[in-house]
Amino acid sequence: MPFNQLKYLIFFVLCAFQILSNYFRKKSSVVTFHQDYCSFLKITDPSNVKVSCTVFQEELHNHPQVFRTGDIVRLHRVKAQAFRGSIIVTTTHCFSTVVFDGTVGSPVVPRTSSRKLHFTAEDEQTVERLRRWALEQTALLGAATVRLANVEPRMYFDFTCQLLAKAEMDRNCTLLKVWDGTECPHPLLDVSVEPEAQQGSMAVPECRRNLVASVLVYDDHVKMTQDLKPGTYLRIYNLHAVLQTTSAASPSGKSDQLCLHLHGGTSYGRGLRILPKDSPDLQDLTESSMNLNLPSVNLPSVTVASFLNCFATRRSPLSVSLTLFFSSSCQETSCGAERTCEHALEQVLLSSVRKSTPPRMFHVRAQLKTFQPQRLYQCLKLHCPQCRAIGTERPACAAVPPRQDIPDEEAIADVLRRAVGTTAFSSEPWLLTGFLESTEPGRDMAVHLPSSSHNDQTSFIFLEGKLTALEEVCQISESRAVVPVRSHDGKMAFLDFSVPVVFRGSARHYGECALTPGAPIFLSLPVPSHPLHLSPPALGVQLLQYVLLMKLELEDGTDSLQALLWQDAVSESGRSGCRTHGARSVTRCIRSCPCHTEVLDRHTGPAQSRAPRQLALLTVFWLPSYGGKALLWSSVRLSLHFDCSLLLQETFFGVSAHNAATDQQLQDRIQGTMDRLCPPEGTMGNIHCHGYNHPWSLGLCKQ
DNA sequence: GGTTAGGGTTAG
Repeated sequence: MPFNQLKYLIFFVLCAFQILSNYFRKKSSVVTFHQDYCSFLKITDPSNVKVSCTVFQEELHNHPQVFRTGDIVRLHRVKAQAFRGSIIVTTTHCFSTVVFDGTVGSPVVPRTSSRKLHFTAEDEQTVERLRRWALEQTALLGAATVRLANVEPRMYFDFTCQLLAKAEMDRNCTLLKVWDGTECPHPLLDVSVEPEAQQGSMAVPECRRNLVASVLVYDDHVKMTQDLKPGTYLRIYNLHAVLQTTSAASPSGKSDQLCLHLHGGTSYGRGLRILPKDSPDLQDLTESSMNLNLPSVNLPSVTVASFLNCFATRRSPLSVSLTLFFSSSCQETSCGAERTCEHALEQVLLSSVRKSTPPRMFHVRAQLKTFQPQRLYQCLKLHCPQCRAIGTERPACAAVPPRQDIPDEEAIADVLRRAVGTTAFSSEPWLLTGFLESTEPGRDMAVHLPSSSHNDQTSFIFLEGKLTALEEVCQISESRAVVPVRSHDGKMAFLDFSVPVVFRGSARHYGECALTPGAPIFLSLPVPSHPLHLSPPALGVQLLQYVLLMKLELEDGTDSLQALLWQDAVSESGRSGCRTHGARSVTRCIRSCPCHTEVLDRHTGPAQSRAPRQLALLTVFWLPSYGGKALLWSSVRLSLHFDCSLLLQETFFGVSAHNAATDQQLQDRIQGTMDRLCPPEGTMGNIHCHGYNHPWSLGLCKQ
């Protein structure tokens, strides 16, 4: 009910939705005289009336879990009353509340402590409607996001960050060490405390000091910090950037450094709140961590941090936690990214893994010693979802010729250049045939439009004859998918399966068909009556999937394992089974795979031996060996493979094989990640056997 | 049956 219809009577607003406005920022909860916590909201709705709302609740978790202006809140059991000439809303007995993110397109996930949540499809539509309405309400935009990278002295701001460590300075002050994945342009004060007073690790490499901010929390907010654990995501409201002059070593003998203060009191909503790990507000933080380019030089005694690409996406239902990990317990100072999961898995040494009886699932922490191949394009393989062969591998039972690996541009161009044939198919029902003159003298080609393509811009065109240069094929494919063909006994056949069967802009689709070796593969022209359903399978060819394949060598001082990273080669059923039922289902997934192969040895090339620099926290499935060599399917997990097998749950650096095949930037990202994980030029420090001091994150449970 | 608080930056 719109608030302008409220009367000066006590009544209950049930299942009413309102949106917070920034006329009043949400104040942090404060303890009242009667020992309830009290919080304040200013709420509005499409009536544009702004109403103050006061919430009294004994338990903090029963207050509205509001994270920012624009959140949508549903209030149960509140009353309206007059105060200083205005209507305000306060809680009554059995008050409860539900809060939703106010962003259009974000999941409608209720935030409530109420055990009984009644939420209908109509309610969800209401949330969506209010989100759309809020788009045009400037009052609901909230404050601009401030990152550590754009903090200026003396400013007050709301800050989203992750807690690395904390220490109690005195009864009325707690020190928090936090980061948000960006570097502050101003020198940050590094508040030091006695080791026994701190929780979490706070040793920060000199070179990374501006990644980590010291936050001093005072007075009434200290209580909120008491149960905080390192790794927790926080939003701190009305944080004050204070410039402090210190006598730190500098050419002038003094320097100004920034320290962040959360002063006492609740003005301007001052306070702090824990953010859930799946909060969409953490997207910037995780993306920033991905983009950190940490130096690997000029740090003779420092293990360089490596921040793997984070696999969390804004809309992912999977919880991903990113933890900056600072270690002070080792001789060298280190930092790295550790991602954690919800699994209460035992972390064990590799030797223990190999002695255990599969199938089991563990956490292990191991060094990356080598990886192969060296170049990303060598990781990209073709996989047949039908026969499940990968790369040039062929099932023993299939009488098909060996497949070439993904050719480079020059090889594709060469095949196209050598293509010859007639320039007309009398037997095919073309809608239209035209001829193009190539920029290369003496070469021209026929362009055929199938009869099914009438008025259908999504259908293929067929190029045939003396094909022109690859660049020109690509140019044509920008507007419509292109299938290069040749004529064979009056029928239309694919050119050669060593080149893509379909060019579609930057995307290229390879294909194959399990027929007699050497036999021409004829195309099936699409049925004219179904032009809109034209797709590559309609051509009568099995399209291949791109997959990423990489071999790693892991060790932790107790044992070593060779591991195969494999991505994008699982059926939907297999994937869901793996995801929901853990190791046993994973085993079933693997057993459903007919591959018995040594694909690694043949297709990944010589290992790149690099100085082991980093350690991986891996979530692994320890599985029985499968035919001596096991390949594990998964589109979302890594697969490890040796005489016994391990399965990691992971994406391949967050990049799909299909996208990697067409996006140079994504390829560079993977390459850059591998270079940072295992720098070729660096020397390593004293990495400890058990690896607890130098984590980087490769594996992650995502269930 | 339903109080409490009820805006407006610390000053460390």
